[in-house]
Amino acid sequence: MAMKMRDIAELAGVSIATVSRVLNQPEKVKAETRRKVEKILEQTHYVANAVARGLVLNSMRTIGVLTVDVRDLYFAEVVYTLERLFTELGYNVLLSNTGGELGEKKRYLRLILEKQVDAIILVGSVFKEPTGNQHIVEAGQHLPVVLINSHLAGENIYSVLCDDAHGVREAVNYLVRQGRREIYYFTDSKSASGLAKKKGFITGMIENGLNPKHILEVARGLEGGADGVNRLIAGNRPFEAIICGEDLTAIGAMKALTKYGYPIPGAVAVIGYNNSVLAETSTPALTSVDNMPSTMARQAVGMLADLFQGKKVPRKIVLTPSLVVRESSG
Amino acid sequence: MAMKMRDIAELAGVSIATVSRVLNQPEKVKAETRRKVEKILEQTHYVANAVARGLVLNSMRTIGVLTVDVRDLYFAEVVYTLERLFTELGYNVLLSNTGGELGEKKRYLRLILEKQVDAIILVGSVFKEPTGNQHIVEAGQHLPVVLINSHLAGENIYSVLCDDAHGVREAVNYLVRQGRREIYYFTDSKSASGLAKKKGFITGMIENGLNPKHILEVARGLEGGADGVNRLIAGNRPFEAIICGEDLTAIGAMKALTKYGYPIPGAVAVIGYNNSVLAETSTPALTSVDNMPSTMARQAVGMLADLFQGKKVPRKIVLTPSLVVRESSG
DNA sequence: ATAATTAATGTAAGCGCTTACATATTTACC
DNA sequence: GGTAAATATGTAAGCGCTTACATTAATTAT
Repeated sequence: MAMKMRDIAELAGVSIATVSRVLNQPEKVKAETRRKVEKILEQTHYVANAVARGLVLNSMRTIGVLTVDVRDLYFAEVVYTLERLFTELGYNVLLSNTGGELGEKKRYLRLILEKQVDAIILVGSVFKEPTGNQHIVEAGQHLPVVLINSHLAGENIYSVLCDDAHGVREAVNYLVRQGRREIYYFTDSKSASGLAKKKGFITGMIENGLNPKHILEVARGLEGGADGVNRLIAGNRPFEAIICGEDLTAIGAMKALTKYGYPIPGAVAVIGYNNSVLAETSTPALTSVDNMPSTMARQAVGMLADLFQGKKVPRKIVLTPSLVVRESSG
Repeated sequence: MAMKMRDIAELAGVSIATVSRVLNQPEKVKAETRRKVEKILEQTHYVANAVARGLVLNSMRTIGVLTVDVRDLYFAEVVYTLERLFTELGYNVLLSNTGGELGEKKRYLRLILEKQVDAIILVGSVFKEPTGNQHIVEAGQHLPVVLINSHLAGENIYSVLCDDAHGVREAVNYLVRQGRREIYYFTDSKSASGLAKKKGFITGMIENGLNPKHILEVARGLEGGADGVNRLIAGNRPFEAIICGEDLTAIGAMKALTKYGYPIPGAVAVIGYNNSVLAETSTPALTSVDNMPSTMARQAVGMLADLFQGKKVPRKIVLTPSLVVRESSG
């Protein structure tokens, strides 16, 4: 049923090579012949076999994208942009959600490598322990690897980063300018970028002569934020502002604060991270650090496009995040 | 650099067929030989070439997933679940965001068909005009197509649906039980499921002897919700409840209502659709219809798994959504 | 008109793998 | 020990395509 090039060639009364040329280098075929072949192509609804083609050309024009979880708004934005831009370049995206576990991650990576992708993009799935990333370095020996929001040394490994430390530090500075001094940071610092943010907080606090120990490790999600607030209150500590490593945590914190009757931002300012749609929809609307997921994706695609053309490409691109001020602070 | 089977065979002193057997049907190889080959496989970091394999076996073990926009929380949940389940079955997912335009959609579909995927899943990207879907029907002539949240007649085309009409109707009934009569529906009915929801609203209102004309066409997003509220107020119409076709619209409506001083749910109840994380994070938390994205994905995967095994599969599976009550109503 | 170019098409090898079939080796049994 | 059956391995074809090279047709120059 499915037509192959051989069939087209026979129907058109030409050789298989001519059909291939009509498809790939039409200018090399006499106009008359070309039209004849194109007609048959149309009539038979011919669909090229990219697998056979890929085998010959040693490229499937496919990019492997590994992300922790597309349901995360931040990752979704990155994946979306990657896919759009690659499609424009004629590449498809092979998507995998790696989740957190190393074993799975290795298995997925392998599955994707076997599919002969032209490059791999890892969206925030690098472990903070360097030993956990051996498989990524190995992948770099086969093809270009671009890390979004993490960094790793290795041949063929490139990174697009957001200066998360700077983002949180700016948030601290902003709050200090408002005269707030009892600033706390809620974090789940399991990831590499989680660590960077925490460091940014510490730096910012020290620079302003404030207590850099104002850090609470909390779980992810709404519960984590609520938990942090509960602990602050239970610990009887005075607090005027809370910065969270994620918008969702910040919203959980706001909900708890509201429940206990703390006016926001009157008594407590709250700042989130990622500037996701949640920051717009929450009440009060959440001030948040924008770490530019779509810009990062754009950079990553640009890097690979250059690389595919044999151009030199910087090992590392760092973007600077910015604070988007909304109702929850001010 | 990259090892191929031929190299492995030579290093291990066996034929290429034996290497292939070690990889695919190890029980057919003598233990001693197998170990010898496996050792070389290990040492050389051999990575199989799934493209060559795919060419022979006529299957790339890949599923094409076309979605309108992964950034939409609902679609993200579907895509996430699809990917997880297919990975478990040893399939990879080729992702494409089709956006709204027909031309692009056709192009993407073709690109994916060429890549010889084993099946295609369309997540909410069917047009409500039947003529716009010819390319999907054609795809069905090549491989199984599963539609999530839309329906289309055609060979090899299967659907997993949520009874959206029922979902909205139940929302109406719920509000009526609370004694609310001036119920409005905010919709952007461009999609097939958008239409279904609107019909559900009309049915529900008629069944309860209420005015089924209480429908406002609004844009998507927060603005649409605000716009709807503005129009209700400007039109001087009494209203006690608003149902929206999307959570985001509902939140926009709530924000506007709050701004104008309408207590929620005291004066006005608000109900959203999709039961996304937004419904949990908003203030007040939003009552919303859960249309079970992950269950739908699970059904779709199940269908295809059965199909691949040659089992008979129903043309259409319909799931019943349920109302999740939160603070914004009650 | 004929030779020399240039353009158009065809022939066939090979991309890296799987597997039917042929051949070689081992095991079982008398 | 010899034969038959069972096991293990090898040989080679072919999956659908691209492209270098060979061949043939169409131009151009002389």
